[in-house]
Amino acid sequence: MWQSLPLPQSQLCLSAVLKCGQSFRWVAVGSPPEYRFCLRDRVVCLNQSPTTLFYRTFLPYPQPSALPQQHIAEAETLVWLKDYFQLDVDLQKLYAEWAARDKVFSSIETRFAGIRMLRQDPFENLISFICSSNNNIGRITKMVQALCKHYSAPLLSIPDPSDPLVEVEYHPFPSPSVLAAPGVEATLRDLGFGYRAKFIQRTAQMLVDTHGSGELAEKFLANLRNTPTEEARQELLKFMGVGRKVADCVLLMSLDKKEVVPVDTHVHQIAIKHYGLKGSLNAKSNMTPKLYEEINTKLVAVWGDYAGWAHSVLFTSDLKAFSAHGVETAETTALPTPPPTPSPLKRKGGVPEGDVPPSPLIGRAKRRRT
DNA sequence: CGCATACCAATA
DNA sequence: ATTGGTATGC
Repeated sequence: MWQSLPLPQSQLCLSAVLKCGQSFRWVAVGSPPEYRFCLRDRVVCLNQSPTTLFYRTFLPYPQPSALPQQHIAEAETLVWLKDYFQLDVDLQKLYAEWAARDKVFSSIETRFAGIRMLRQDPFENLISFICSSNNNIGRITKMVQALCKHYSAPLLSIPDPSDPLVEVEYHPFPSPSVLAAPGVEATLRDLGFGYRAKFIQRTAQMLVDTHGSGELAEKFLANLRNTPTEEARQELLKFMGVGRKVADCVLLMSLDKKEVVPVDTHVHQIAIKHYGLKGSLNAKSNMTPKLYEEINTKLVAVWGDYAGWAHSVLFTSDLKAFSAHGVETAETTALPTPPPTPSPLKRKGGVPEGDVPPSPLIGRAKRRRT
């Protein structure tokens, strides 16, 4: 049944990595939690102890007498796990390097160990992050799972460990050609996707029209792994619903561009608070292309070659789900205030200095209505 | 390029 | 009113 792989939690923390807004398709069942994920041909189940990662595989149409087949499947799953979690990358070593370069990082590293970048399927990653605009993790998760349930047949069902009489069905992520069908937009709207319904259908259609149906569309995306970052980014920006932020998420999370730092409002706030980036006091300070570049450049300079991976640790530490519940630690109050980045040109208005952050990372400056 | 507005739905 | 943005128009 369960297979094991020696792996300290400092190299991989499942509870953080699978719930921090990289993938939206892992489901946690039972307690202690078991994490399940449906691939094209199987369901992979995971849990972990401080020293070991445990995994098991469910195939459709299990042959009761096919133990050799099961053995082969577990070996294949292990290969997939090493690829998906990028286990060849020594995360402890990276943490040590980031901590040496950055005091902000060193102040949180022990509380947020084992946060690494997944190497996701590019198409799933692309569609999932088209859903992410103006949205939150909880709803994105519901949308992605509704999409799978509606557009791909259940591969198999497995009992819920906390209630073994209940069988849970698992659906793979649908293929581009399925989502390219004309009726998809209307259906997704009914499923609550809002304006993103059109983006998904159009992106899938464009992928199929331009690069062919079947495996070809997905091969095109996968091949962007061998394409230089800027060129790959330009390809992604052609898709409807894909702007700079979504493109950068895909580059980082499924196309091996480990240095890319996606800048969303959270990262923007982190950059202002801890890395000396200018923040407009303007209520609706939009993310302009220029500001995006500025933040991106700064963070790459701080964290180096694996900046995108480091960003994920900081980002996760800033998530409410991981920092809430009033967990305060003593040393979190003494973070260095970075020297403000000299702004060569104008500044819009005076930026008052009276802002004292209650806690270094958690909580951003909220505007209060008058 | 910078800025404004619409877009769906849930509310951390 | 706000939210892990993007498309469109000026």
